[in-house]
Amino acid sequence: MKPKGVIMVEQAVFRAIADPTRREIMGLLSTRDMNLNEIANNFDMTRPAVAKHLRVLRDGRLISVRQHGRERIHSLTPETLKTVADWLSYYDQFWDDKLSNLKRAVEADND
Amino acid sequence: MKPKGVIMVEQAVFRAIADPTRREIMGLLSTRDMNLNEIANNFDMTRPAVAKHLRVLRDGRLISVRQHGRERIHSLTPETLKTVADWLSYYDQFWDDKLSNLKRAVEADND
DNA sequence: TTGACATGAAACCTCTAGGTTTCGTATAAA
DNA sequence: TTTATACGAAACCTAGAGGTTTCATGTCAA
Repeated sequence: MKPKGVIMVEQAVFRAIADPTRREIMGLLSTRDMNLNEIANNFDMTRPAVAKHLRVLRDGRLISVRQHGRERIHSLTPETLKTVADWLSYYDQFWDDKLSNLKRAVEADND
Repeated sequence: MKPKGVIMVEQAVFRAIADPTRREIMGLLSTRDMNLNEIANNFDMTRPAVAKHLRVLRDGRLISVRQHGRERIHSLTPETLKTVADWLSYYDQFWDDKLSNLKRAVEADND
């Protein structure tokens, strides 16, 4: 029985990673933390547009923000991607039994 | 240098899995092949609506269809999810070094 | 051959995603 | 204390996503 909150968070993650711009932002933030302007400089769109993408990423818990003076520093919180990995792992059995079995074994070991 | 086709296919996959109804359809088809009516019976929406979702899943190469008389049998092609797994694997390093290293080792072994 | 069934296709509707421009405000710097 | 900077918020626009109803067509079954 999955509680509703879990479902909605899961959906927010899938929604967040669905957009190519947002995945690109994640790639940027995987190298270093950045404020809004730094992120926006990498795209051919206005700053408010990028800010909206960041909002969606935040809703999906894929990034976090800390205030630093007048800047807002964004950093990646990639642990949230485990949600996707968990979903994916169910389908692993269909395309790579060897790997998925091993992966499950390791995960069990980690608990 | 990723060719454009790859990018677009990748985007089609991410788009396909972004919708909860479509992920549920994938879950259904992971148990057995089904025709349109069988799939649609599991949802509180009209058959044409479900047919549209199937179209998106086909665009993302996540399902395939074969004609059988007047029916169209849909089956899951989960190998396509490797696209997502590959994308995810880059972020593995940030949340589980032990597992991701092992995973990479196994994948290299499989090539 | 006639009727029921499985589906595709098209026209339409509504809402939202993704973008823009404009303006206001807090902070830093001169 | 001005002035420039970094940003949020709001109003707006457009295309497309996700749904509906209606109708046409090929196939199976009686």
